[in-house]
Amino acid sequence: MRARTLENLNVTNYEAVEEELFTEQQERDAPLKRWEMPVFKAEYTDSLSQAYVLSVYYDGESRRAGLKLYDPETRKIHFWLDNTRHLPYCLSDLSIDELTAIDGLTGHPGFIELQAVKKYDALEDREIEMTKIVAKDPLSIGGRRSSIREKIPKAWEARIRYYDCYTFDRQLLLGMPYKIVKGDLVADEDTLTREAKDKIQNLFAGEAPEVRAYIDQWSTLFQCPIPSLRRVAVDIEVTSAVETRVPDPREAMNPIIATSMVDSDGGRRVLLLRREGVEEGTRRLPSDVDVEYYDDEEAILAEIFKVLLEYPVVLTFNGDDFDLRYIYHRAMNLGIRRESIPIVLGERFAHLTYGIHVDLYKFFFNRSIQIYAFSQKYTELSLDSVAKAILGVGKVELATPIPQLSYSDLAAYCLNDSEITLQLTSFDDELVMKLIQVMMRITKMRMEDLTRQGVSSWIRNLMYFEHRRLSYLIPRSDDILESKGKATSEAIIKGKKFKGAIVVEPKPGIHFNVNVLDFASLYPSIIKVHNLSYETILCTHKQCRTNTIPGLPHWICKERKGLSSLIIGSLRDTRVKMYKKMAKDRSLPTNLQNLYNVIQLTLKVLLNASYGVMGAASFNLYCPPLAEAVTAIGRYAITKTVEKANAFGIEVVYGDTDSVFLKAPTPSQVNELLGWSEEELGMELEIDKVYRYAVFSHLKKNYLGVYPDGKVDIKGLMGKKRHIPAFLKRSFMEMVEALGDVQSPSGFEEAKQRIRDVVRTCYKSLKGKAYSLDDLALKVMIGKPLRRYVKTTPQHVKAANLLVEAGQEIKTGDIISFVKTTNALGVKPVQLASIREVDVNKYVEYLKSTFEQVFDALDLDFQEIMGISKLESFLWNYEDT
DNA sequence: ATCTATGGCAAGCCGA
DNA sequence: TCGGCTTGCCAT
Repeated sequence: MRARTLENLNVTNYEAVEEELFTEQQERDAPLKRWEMPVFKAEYTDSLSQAYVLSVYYDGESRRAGLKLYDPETRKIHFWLDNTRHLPYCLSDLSIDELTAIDGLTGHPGFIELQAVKKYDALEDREIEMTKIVAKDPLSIGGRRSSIREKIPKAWEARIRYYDCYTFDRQLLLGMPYKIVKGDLVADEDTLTREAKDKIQNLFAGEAPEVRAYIDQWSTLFQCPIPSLRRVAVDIEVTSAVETRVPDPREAMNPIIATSMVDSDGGRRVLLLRREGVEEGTRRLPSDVDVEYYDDEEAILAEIFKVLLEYPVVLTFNGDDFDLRYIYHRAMNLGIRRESIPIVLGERFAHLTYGIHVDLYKFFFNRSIQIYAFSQKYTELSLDSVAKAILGVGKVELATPIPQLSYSDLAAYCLNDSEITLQLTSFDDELVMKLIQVMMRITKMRMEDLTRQGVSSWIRNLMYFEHRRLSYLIPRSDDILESKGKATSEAIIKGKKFKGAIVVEPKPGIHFNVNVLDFASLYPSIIKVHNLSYETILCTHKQCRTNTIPGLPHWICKERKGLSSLIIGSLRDTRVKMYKKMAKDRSLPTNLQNLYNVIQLTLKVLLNASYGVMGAASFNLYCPPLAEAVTAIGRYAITKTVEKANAFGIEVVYGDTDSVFLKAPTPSQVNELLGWSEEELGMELEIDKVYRYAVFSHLKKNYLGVYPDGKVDIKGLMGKKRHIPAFLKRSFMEMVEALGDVQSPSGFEEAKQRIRDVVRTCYKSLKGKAYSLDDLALKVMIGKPLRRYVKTTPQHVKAANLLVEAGQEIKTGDIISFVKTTNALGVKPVQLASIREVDVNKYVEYLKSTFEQVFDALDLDFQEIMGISKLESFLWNYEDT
């Protein structure tokens, strides 16, 4: 390590100082090899036949917006700088004269000019005069204490990042193809023929012209081919001083001992650092893998940099926080010049000078992606568990710590990580890469941001883009709040802001032939049908006040179409009437079906979040009355549907938010109900599923439904919760299996006998301490930093504290495996416990409560089963001795 | 700079 | 001992 660093020298001329340091070091450690590390220079072309925009950024040097375009022919990134003289700006409601009078505004070093502009104020429903304050660079607008936006009383559109502002003004379609003609950026022609467009429009013949215009836009975006992007997955391994601690990427004290790179063309490389005393090992890697040995860590870094400067897309799993950050700081520590490092580090991100870095950890962490795109297939967020859940392959299991691995074991381990990282983007015909690109096209976000930010950013960006297109003033959050006020309904759950959905009281028991009807994407439908948007709810017109919402004092505008209603409504229609149907159309080639499935999935993700963000204070267009209007209309819809079903003589056994469970209705009864909904509510009610039979207890959100083919749907029951012990899950699944075999009411006796046996066997195993610690472990996630558990100390936190005492590092998101014990604390982490300490009675309680959720309906009694079991267990123990 | 919503259940904690 | 509160996980 160098004794002097850039930080403690406290100078600004880094380059000169680095050179000096380098020379010093050279003298000390001479001779020192310098590896070829070219400084990245973007190359610009003024002619390009077709390339897809992947990213937009602000180029500080030229003070212009820049684009990164992917050329599918050369499979390279091309750079383009804005040539339209677009500049950063914000808006003010003051006149030019008034602004000129403000101290330090026109005299601001970054100030350029004032322009009068007309905007449409959606909150007030009128055209207004605003003044555009134009500046030389984004930081002059905002981001500094002395910035222009701080000098005026009220600024609009001043917190939009410059490259987004550029995107909106240019109406740049991120993810779509463009050409460069004589230096100008030109949209590639629309690939859809007039015929195709007409065909699509025919599907939406009944819709309003505004809606059809949007559908035209969406289908143009979706029907355009999606390129397969050349990409590489990168992973590094580092030695660590303390085994249980992850090395700090900001310190980067330890050498990078292995790097793997796996690319989309099948190339696989592992670079290993030669170290003393490391054995070759016996593991054989596939023959096509390039295993390269290096004596010098700097040479490995040089190779990594080459790769980072070669691939248009670089994939990592947690590269923002670890791999790329570590590489950067390690390079700095080794005295490599900053300009030679092709990584641009932010506080939380690591971007690349050449391509796009996609951190898949961030993307898979996104709740909407987890739930709606992958239906909660993975719930833990390690590379291992995500890969296991989605790809069916996990990480290589390690018996020894990384620093002590042989070369071949280390290589295999490191290679595997990059392989599965790449596979996360390749499986199912590149589903994830396509999803990302389709989502970019809808939201107009650059790839780096889209993969890192959540749904509220996605929807915000999409909405902002439309505001600019239509010359709407983008409202300030506090203006919406002031104009529309807070929510008026009272939530059922304490601490919530407004009232949500209705859950219909279940009728306990077993019901045969249950038809489940639901509204196809209820909330987006409501937003569409009822013209809901921040500007249409509680609008300024007197004449609209009679157009009220059931159960609320709010009214909705009759004069103007709401922007979010149009956008969300048209996206909903495009999904439901086009892509969902085409994804299932067997007459289409499978690759097309696949693509359409990606599109409908992407839309599903966005639509399902569209209502939620309206009620989220963090959303820039947050509007509580709007959110509560959506749920109020939802409550009205389900309540009316239940009433109507009853009126038709159908028994409703359950319902939740957007669904009703009907007991053995006749087909004509169902059809009557569906027709009534279309007619009276204006919303499509459809048959979602049919159960051979369903089992309900008295609990809401807890039931079990058996399909005609014997498959079982389990909802909310303890037996399926992630954190319960494995032995319980197994026994529960055995019960489920028995229930799946029941064909008719008379078949229950046999199933019940099987279930009795399952429970008894389980009980006996518990009492006999036949289960392993792993089988008994509860696995509960640490939801926040340990120090923040101040109000109570839950059991998993107690167990975690014991692990911390034992020297282990515990962070948010970690899953603690612990068993219930008879000691004073009541718990112990599995790693520290022994089977003798296990509190059997606690587990019997668990067994009881898990099964009793279903026993009520089956007319089974836990105590009774245990009664027999106790006798049997006595006999069993007796025989044993 | 970042963060979609509410309803519902089980279990355990902790103060009255 | 009781009951409100906290926490995690799930349904929609």
